[in-house]
Amino acid sequence: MYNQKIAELFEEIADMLAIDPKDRKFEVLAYRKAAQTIEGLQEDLADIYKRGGTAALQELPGIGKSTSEHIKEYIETGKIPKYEELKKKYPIDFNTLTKIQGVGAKRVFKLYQVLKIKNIEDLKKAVEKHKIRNIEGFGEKSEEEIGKGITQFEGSKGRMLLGMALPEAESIAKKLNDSGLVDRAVIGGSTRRMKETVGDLDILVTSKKAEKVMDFFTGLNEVERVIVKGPTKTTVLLKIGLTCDVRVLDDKSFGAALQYFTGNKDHNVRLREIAIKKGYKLNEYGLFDRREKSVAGRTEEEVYKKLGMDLMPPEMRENRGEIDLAIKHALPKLIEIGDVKGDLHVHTNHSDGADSLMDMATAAKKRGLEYIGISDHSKSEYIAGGMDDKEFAKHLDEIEKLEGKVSGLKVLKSAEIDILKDGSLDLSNKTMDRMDYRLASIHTSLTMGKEEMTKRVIKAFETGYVSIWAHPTDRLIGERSPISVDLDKVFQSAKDNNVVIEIDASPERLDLNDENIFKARQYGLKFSIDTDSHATSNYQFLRYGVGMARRGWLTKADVVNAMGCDKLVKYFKR
DNA sequence: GCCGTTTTCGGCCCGACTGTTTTCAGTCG
Repeated sequence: MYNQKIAELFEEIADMLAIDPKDRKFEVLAYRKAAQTIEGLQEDLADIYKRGGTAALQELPGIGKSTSEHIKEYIETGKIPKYEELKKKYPIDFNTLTKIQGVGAKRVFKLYQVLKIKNIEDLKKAVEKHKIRNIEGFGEKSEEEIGKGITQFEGSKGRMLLGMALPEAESIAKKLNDSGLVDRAVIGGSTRRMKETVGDLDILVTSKKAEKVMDFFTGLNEVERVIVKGPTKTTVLLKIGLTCDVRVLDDKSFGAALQYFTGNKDHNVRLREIAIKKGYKLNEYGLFDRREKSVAGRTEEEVYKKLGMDLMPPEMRENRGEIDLAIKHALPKLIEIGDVKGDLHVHTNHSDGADSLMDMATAAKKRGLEYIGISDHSKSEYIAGGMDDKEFAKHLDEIEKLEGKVSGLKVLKSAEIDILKDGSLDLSNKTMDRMDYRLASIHTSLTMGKEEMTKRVIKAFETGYVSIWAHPTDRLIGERSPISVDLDKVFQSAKDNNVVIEIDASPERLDLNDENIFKARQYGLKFSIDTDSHATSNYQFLRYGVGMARRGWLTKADVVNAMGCDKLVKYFKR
């Protein structure tokens, strides 16, 4: 996978060009944009290049003649001459140094010019020896801030799982709401878009007591230290390692600000361009006409409406085509958490779950579910207490005995069956025949080559016993890469064999992810949003799975566990 | 360097905060 490396190289080219005294800021911008596109890409650049050459690369947004040529150079030779040329002039570790809060390309260069600082180690020493403060344009404060920035950088693990970030944001927003100082405090940013990982938290507040709100916020016990503090914008570093922004706004700007701090960058840029074409100016304070008169801003809906669009859910605001649909009034009606009637991936202490069958059933009922499917592990997962055919016979008996014990809740018989290395399934047909439906997933030989892995999965589908492909790519966010598999071929096979694709809602998986849901949807596949619960408390993960489904534009009709239980059981019998 | 239902040339989103400044550049989102 070249993507990450090439994105870094482009980012560094941008940094080096930014130093140039000649005004090349748009060239810089272009390289940053290209880097951003590549970073967000699911498909390997090498695959795209192999498929369609530089022409295919140029179809990517922000990738043009030069940048596609650079990608080609890197794939074929491992080097980009333009980068090497610049690097000779500036032998500095821009990528790391610019990650330090308050340090950008120009300051990096200044530090190099004056003190020959090339990397974070050099910078650390210079801070300790108080050498930074004497540089023109820096001072004591900057030196101190850079020192703190280094500590923060070394301690940070980058982006955080949504499953950790969202509860933290909710807790802070609640404290603000309960403070008596604000009219309202709401969460914005990538957290509101339900992105799988979050880089920082954004909280928007309307209040007439801005200064007091900021004092209250910076005094919260979640706060490690204050980074910037002003009357309308304050940024702190939280103890959990994320930064958190609070913006205080006037009520008449609230919608515009919420819009601004929710859409991703591309979505917002596109919106502003549309505003300009219509003779408006859009910023976080509102939509303004040529005489600077506000024409919208109180609600998000009125901002979008004035721009000729329907209001779209936050999860869609990624500039992936939603703006065109909103203009055509053709936005899909996305699935909501209340639409999900059952959970088809639930473990108990019969394999590696923490809680009993009865506890899992009772807790599900309490959460308002109409049914659950018990899907404990098969024998190959011996570490996870996986059961063999004999043990499954007993286990399935016990599930049957549960019938009617928890009123209003159906408990379905299933299993999470290993797809073995050769593509066969880990239980006998006789055992599987007793089940209402079957999950299949891969837990071993995860590093198998793409071709072999693709065959393995398709062979499993062709047994006719796979109802749901569980946590399809087996990734663990930030820890384990997805398996290498040809998703186009596998999705086609899933379609041919009536296999439902799972969206595993556990925060470290979120698998399939949004982009692959997009792809799978194009094959007309159905999805199942499951929590993969290993304890009663895990049912709460459902909202992350629904978030992912919404980011993939799924509607109620795309999701099998939005069906009632009887209909679902019939669906799987087909 | 990229891009095009105003354009293949001439634009390119916009504002807050900070520190080191005598009016603003750098950084960030």
